[in-house]
Amino acid sequence: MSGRSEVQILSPRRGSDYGADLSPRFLFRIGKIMAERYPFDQIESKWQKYWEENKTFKASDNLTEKPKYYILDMFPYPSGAGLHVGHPEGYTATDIIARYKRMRGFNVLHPMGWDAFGLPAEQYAIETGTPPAIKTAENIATFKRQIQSLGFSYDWDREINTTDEAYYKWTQWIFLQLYKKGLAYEAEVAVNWCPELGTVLANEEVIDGKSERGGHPVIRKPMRQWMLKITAYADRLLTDLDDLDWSESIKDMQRNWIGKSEGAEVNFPINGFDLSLKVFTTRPDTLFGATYMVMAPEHPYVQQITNPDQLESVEAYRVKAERKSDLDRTELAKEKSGVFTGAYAVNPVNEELIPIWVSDYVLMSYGTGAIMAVPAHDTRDYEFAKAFDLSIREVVSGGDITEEAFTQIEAGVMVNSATPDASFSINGLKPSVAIKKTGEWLEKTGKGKIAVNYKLRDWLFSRQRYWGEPFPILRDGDDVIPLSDSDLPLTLPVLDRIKPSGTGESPLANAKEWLEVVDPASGKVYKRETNTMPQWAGSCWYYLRFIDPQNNDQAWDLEKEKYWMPVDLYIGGAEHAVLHLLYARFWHKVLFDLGYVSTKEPFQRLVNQGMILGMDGEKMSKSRGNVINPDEVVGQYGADTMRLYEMFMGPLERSKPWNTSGIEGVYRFLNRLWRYFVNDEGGIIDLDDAQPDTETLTMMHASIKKVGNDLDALAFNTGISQLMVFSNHLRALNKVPKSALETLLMLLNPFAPHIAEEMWSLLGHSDTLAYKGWPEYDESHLVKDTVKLAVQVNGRVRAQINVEVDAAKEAVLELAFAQESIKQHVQGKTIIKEIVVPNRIVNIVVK
RNA sequence: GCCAGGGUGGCGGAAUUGGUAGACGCAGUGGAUUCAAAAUCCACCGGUGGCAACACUGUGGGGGUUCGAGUCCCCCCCCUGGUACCA
Repeated sequence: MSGRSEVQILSPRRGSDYGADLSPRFLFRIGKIMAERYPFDQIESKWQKYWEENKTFKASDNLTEKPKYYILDMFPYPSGAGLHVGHPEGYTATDIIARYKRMRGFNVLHPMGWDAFGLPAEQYAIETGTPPAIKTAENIATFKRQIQSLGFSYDWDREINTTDEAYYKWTQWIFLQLYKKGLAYEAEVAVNWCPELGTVLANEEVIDGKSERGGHPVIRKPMRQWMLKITAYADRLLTDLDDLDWSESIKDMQRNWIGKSEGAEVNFPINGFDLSLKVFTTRPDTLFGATYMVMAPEHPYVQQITNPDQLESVEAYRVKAERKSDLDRTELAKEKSGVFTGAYAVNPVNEELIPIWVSDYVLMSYGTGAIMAVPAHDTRDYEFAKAFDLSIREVVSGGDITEEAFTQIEAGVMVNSATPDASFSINGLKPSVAIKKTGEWLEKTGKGKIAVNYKLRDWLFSRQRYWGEPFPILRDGDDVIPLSDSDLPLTLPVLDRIKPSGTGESPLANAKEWLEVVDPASGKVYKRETNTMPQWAGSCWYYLRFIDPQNNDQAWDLEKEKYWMPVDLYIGGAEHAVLHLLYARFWHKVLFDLGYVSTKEPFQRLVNQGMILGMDGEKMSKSRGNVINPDEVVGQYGADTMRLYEMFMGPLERSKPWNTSGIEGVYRFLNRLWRYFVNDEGGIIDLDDAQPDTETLTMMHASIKKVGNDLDALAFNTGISQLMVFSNHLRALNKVPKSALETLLMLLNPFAPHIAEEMWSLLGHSDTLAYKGWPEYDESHLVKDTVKLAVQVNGRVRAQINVEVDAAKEAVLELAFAQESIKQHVQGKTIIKEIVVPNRIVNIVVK
């Protein structure tokens, strides 16, 4: 970069607002403006090129030299819309920490990649004929260009892409591990079938009975699906949360999702059949209050036990329930529906015969698919009993069951709860105690047992799509034959045209040659799976591939894994708080059990960045027209300003609105810095080589301390504020000490690395700031000689005094009472108390 | 309904965790500079009263603890995110 004069010719402003006016007057104006703006575009491209050419940010594979720090972003799905200002928020935060940790002497792993399988590219292919691979590559190129324009310090040699064969080879390999461990199985599942999209959707992709994408209607249809047995890990996924450094709210979301509840399983013999209806309840204490039972419409016993004269109405109800989409279920949720089977069950505690009903308020997918109904102490049962005039019996006193169900566990006392022979009674107990006692009794008598249930369901792991990882299996009729490792990867066939099969199978059903595999020895024909894996698959383990991205022999090297794992800091959007993080944790635990990874959890510290809202305070969306384009911001203000502003807006984890004049503020800060310290010849102004004055020294060391502490706490906004305070202080000096300016640049470097590097080099340094040691602060410079104390009278500040640090109470009070304003407020009053908090405050209480 | 987080100037947000509320920035006002505007620089900037020193008041609302509360306790209101017939 040459001198300032050249800088003035090349305007950083894209001059569109000036039109074609080239009058002398206009040129004069341009000249003035340019003199006032620092040449960020030249500086930024210069340093980005420098970092790239020197591979400045390459993570070292020397696994012993330095302590490691693994800092990870949630890698993006490269959509056609390009980067959104929300993306760089998290990326900037991680980049600042990555740069900070490098300066702190860590070997930093900070990689980026692409979660590139997914429905949009496939839909685009169906609409336009463009192969998903082509469209995906284009999108990635755009994302990469945009991300690189912000000067992030990724180690690009480790870039990965989930749609690369070399990558998904190992995704398939992990699937085989799961399969071999018995954690992958096939099942006929009533799934969310969307005729419009020609695919089955996961629950999380269905919103109010419509597809999340496109809003098409969704109905339920049974299909053969791959499932992963995540429920086998439910308990570990729950308990291992405790040791993680994640926000409580995210941990709670996961806990709720796993939904562990403790209670009992109870068997109710069915009258006249050699069957018993098993139910799960969290309130075994209320067994004596069970006045009827309910089975889910899909319950296997329904047809068997239904009385012949009820058969017609039960069957009609069952069919109706089956057809109901989720939307219908929600809509009808307000009113309970159901039908009597004509059959009765025997309540094991009192031998009473109670009617068995069928209703869709009981779900087949939770517990046993049947419940004992205790209308007096369960709101749902209460509503149902009221609707169908079933009896309601109080077994916990303390509420008014003529009004509503009484559901409290700590209040209330058990009543009407003893077996006819009086051998078992819980009368008089608190429900919480009765729950335990009943559980023990059920175990002892064999009428039931203590049990635990989870809300978490097994993971529906197949999609009827082309653009996903093919399953590495062959099919021989109903038999499943896994491919051997040497047959991996099983690559996607290249299709001339991707179109729905129409049968509900994926477009792969159209690829006849790919689909059928002939065994050359026997001539036997096997078929491939037409389902592909969901998008979650690739993102479940990408953090492991970053450790060893080019390895062709194994998914990752075990030694490297031991060194780099766990991820020390993982930052991403809260939308992945549950599913992605739960699925990835599940795979990680499986890999841990198999000995492929050394930690039981993958992500030690997790932070969710808040959303960046539009200027109107609303969520950014095309329809609202409030979307901010990062390219425009970078073009107009530069990457350093963009980075700084995104961090200055407010705490990382909170949602906050974008504000264009706010960005002007940080832009002015960088401009002032440049303008003040860089002279007209493009060099640094004359600096003072002498030791800074006391005040400057204090400011300098206080800044080192505060910025460092704030970075450790991810409190970027207050760190930047301190940089502004420090720089304002330096600008007010007659002569700026060189050491102070150097310190400022080092502190600024993680936040605004381009301008920091440029000014650092203008100071005559030939090294990069990237590995410059982070400055150390000296506590002795932070200790002041005197301190300003507020003097309060009755809690109101009436004066301020300067005293020596740790001054004696007597001396402080003497000075305080000497103040005119204090005398005034104390005069003629009785002093009740004199409080002196050393170096903090004085409070005189009078009456 | 349930779970979690949050309500501080005109705006984004600070506040050493009980010790001078409003750091830093934006917007605004006044001044310098300019033929003029923009940019830049300086000053002011919660509200009410006062020429002023200053006084009163003020962190969603109401109570409480304390010499002292944005911060701790109790009750209530509002906003955001998650979840929803999970027995």
